[in-house]
Amino acid sequence: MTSKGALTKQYILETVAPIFNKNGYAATSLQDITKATGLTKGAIYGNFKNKEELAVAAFKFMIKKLLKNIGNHMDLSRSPLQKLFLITDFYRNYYSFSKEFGGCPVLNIGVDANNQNTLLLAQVRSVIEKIQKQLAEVIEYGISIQEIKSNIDPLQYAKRIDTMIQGAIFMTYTLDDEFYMKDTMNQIDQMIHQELKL
Amino acid sequence: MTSKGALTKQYILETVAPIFNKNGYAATSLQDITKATGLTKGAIYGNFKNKEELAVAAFKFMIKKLLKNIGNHMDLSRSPLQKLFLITDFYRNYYSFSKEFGGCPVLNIGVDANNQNTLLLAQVRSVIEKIQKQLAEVIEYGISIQEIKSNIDPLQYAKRIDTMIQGAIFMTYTLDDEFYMKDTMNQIDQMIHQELKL
DNA sequence: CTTAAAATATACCAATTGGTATATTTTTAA
DNA sequence: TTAAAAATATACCAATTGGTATATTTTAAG
Repeated sequence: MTSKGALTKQYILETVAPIFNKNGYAATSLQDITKATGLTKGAIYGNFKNKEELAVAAFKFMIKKLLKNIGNHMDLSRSPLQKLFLITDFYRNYYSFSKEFGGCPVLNIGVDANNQNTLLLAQVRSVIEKIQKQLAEVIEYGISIQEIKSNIDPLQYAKRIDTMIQGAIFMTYTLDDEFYMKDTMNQIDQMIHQELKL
Repeated sequence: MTSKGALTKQYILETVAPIFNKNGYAATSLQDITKATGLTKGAIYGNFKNKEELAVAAFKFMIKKLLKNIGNHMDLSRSPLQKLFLITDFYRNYYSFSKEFGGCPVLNIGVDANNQNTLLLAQVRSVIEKIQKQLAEVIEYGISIQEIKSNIDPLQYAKRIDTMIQGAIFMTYTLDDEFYMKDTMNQIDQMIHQELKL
């Protein structure tokens, strides 16, 4: 059975995660947190050691949700090539999807934590590397079943796609213009067709 | 003759700009500013209305320097096609170049200001649009002198290149790995050769 | 229903926040 | 050299910061 503590812990995370994501670590005060949750400092500090631990947990909470959604979407096909198209398909709706938790946590926390918070930065780095590794494995498998050209470097290509996606996210959010998201996904699709497809 | 006030104003900006750029607006305190400059609050507030105005001025200071350097580099050739290659050439060294003022101000302040500071966000947007417009003009001129294919949309292509560059900057800084910067610039060069060059 | 434990609230702390009024120093032009 | 103006320093303000010790309430098992 789920204890009361575990439930409030979850409630705090889903309430607080968008605030950290939107405002950044330093600009999120304990007052913001207590106001949003309707709880007092006592309840917050009873569930989390300090502000930093809460921020890390909030980031992990968002990433878990994000990766789960991407994963589910990629499971719509078993073909590596189709899985790649499903990724761009997922990101075509990423603007509205990620708005639920206040933007892209990888971009926001990544930039926010750099030069500021070692723990959070380490989390972001680990997530990026995990995503790229999984993407590279899809490409690798595509090569092995002769769906994808054998002359390309899976990890390099994974990094390229990831880099383009992050660029599109930054532009889309900063300029509040989904063109960047849509156009970049078209561009990646074109790359897959012309450079990857065997 | 340059007055004393103008000199300290300049001194404050060049001292404070990297701090705002690295830490973000909220995480930069007046104490950080007075400590770094060796000046007191009186001097700071004598030269700038408030923290926000100082942050905006610091951003403009960095952008001026950045645009001047890109511009100078692009002036190395009159050919539009060569100018595009000079842009990727410039960004190949952007990691070490931008470290002087604590990272890429467009990326850092863009993400930091979103949901936080309307004035700063407006500045970032205006800079991005300015850069894209100039880039589009280069392509446009390239088409007019038949150096670049006429079937491509100059502004769309300018946005694509800019998006890729920003993605590379984010990755390079977040992972502290210049691979992304170098590889993305190679990728853009390849695009110019295959899709733009007539 | 009782009671120990878990969860939450209250009240407080020193330190720091952005900002300002005023005093002092430095610069500049006559 | 002097005096007005410009620049900077000092001393202060109320509000807010993250965090904690303790009191109170709520939960859950016997």
